[in-house]
Amino acid sequence: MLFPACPLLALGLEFDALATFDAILQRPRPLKRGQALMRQGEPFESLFVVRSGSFKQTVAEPGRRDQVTHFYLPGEVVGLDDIGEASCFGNVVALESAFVCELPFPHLEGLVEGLPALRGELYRCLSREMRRDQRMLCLLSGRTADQRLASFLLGLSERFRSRGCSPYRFHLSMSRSDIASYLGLVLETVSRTLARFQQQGMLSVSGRELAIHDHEALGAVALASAPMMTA
Amino acid sequence: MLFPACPLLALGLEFDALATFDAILQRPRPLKRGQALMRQGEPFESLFVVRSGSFKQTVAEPGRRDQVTHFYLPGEVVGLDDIGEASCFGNVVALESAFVCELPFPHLEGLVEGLPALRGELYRCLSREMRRDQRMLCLLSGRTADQRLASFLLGLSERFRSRGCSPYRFHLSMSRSDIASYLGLVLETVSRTLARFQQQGMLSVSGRELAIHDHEALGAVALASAPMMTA
DNA sequence: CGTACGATTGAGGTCAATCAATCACAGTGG
DNA sequence: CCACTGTGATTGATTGACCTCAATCGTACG
Repeated sequence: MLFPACPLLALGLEFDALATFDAILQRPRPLKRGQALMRQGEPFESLFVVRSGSFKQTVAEPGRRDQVTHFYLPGEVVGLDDIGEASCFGNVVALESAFVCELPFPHLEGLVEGLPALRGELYRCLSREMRRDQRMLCLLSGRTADQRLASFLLGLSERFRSRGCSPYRFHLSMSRSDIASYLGLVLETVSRTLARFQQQGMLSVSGRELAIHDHEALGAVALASAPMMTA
Repeated sequence: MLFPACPLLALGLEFDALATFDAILQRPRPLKRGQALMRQGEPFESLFVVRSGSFKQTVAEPGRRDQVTHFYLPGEVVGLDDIGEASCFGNVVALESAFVCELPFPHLEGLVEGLPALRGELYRCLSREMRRDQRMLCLLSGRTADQRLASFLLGLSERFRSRGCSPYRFHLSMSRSDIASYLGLVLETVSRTLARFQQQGMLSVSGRELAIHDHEALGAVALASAPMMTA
């Protein structure tokens, strides 16, 4: 099995279905840091499964600096938000050297036709994506910088854990500025908040290396019965 | 044709396909103001097409006041974010007397099997939903109250226009508090901002009746090359 | 070794949340 | 018909979180 971590393969595919599925996956393609995988407005043709490395999705809006809308880690699927559309919603750029597998969408759609299990899996991917966005929406709405950053780090931690990496020590492949854009803050605030978290002993950061010391406390900050807009 | 405004029917269905489609749509069901159409955590079984009236989706989070994540107008589909999941993501509550048609998902899935046009339409609905969320994400991220409210009103205006209602005069079926929650503000700010917009001659509000006078100016506010986090 | 870029740290200003009072309106009951 | 009550909306004053501007620092890379 080529892609043990790929959500599209999580459950239920028969052995021969798997073989058919593998057949339409193109062989891994390498990208260098800064290279674009998709460009905003270009025609949508394929999904991509991240094999290694990581990516950010950004959308450009008239009169504003680019906004980071997603980070993609290995095993995650890029392009789900373009299904059913003619063109790509945003730019997807490699944050470091990376490999991706291309998954031409028309092929996938054809395959889905005869494989209810795969269709279910595709739906599940789509809905997971939607719920992720909705959670993000809640996170950006009236949360303090502390809560946003704590949630972000715990989210990353969880994603690393679920793919077998340490949830306590990991590398931030994105810049402070990327994180800030993603969280709707400015980079100075990210920097300051990280410093404070470190000072409080919840974690330590050195450049882009992060170690979470007090997962518990971080969770408490994230959920904090907000100082802001208290119910 | 029963539902001219339903996005699932926008394009390309053959006549007999339409007939099959109608067959699985349950007859319209009435709801009174405040009644729940879906409840957070309950098993997901059906999509609903809003025939008349309007709804809000809210999600409850531990230690926080409910957060409004969506408003649904006639012709829109409720429950898309639950496809592929076992249970409902949020509560959906009627903002006024309303009618909905139930669309049992297993039936729809079966129907989609043999109808590529319908499947395409379903994908389009899903991706439209995702992009809406992403736009919302951008809106909540580092925009001023003015920009959020202006965008919100223009968005509503556009939705009314696209279903044949006046884009310049319409009724806000949601409370200031709902709007505030949706935009990540407090109700006082919504109230003040509306008052200021009115004072500047861009619109007039009286209770929940809204009239947009200067669509242009409102657009300028929404896109304003932000005073905040200027590029 | 010097340049560049990302990150940190500091000082000051501003927008929106908070707290609080008042108002408008609808429904209820005397 | 008119208090009474409750909910939603408005308006004001204050405060605090976060943005802005600016300087410095560190690390990577040519």
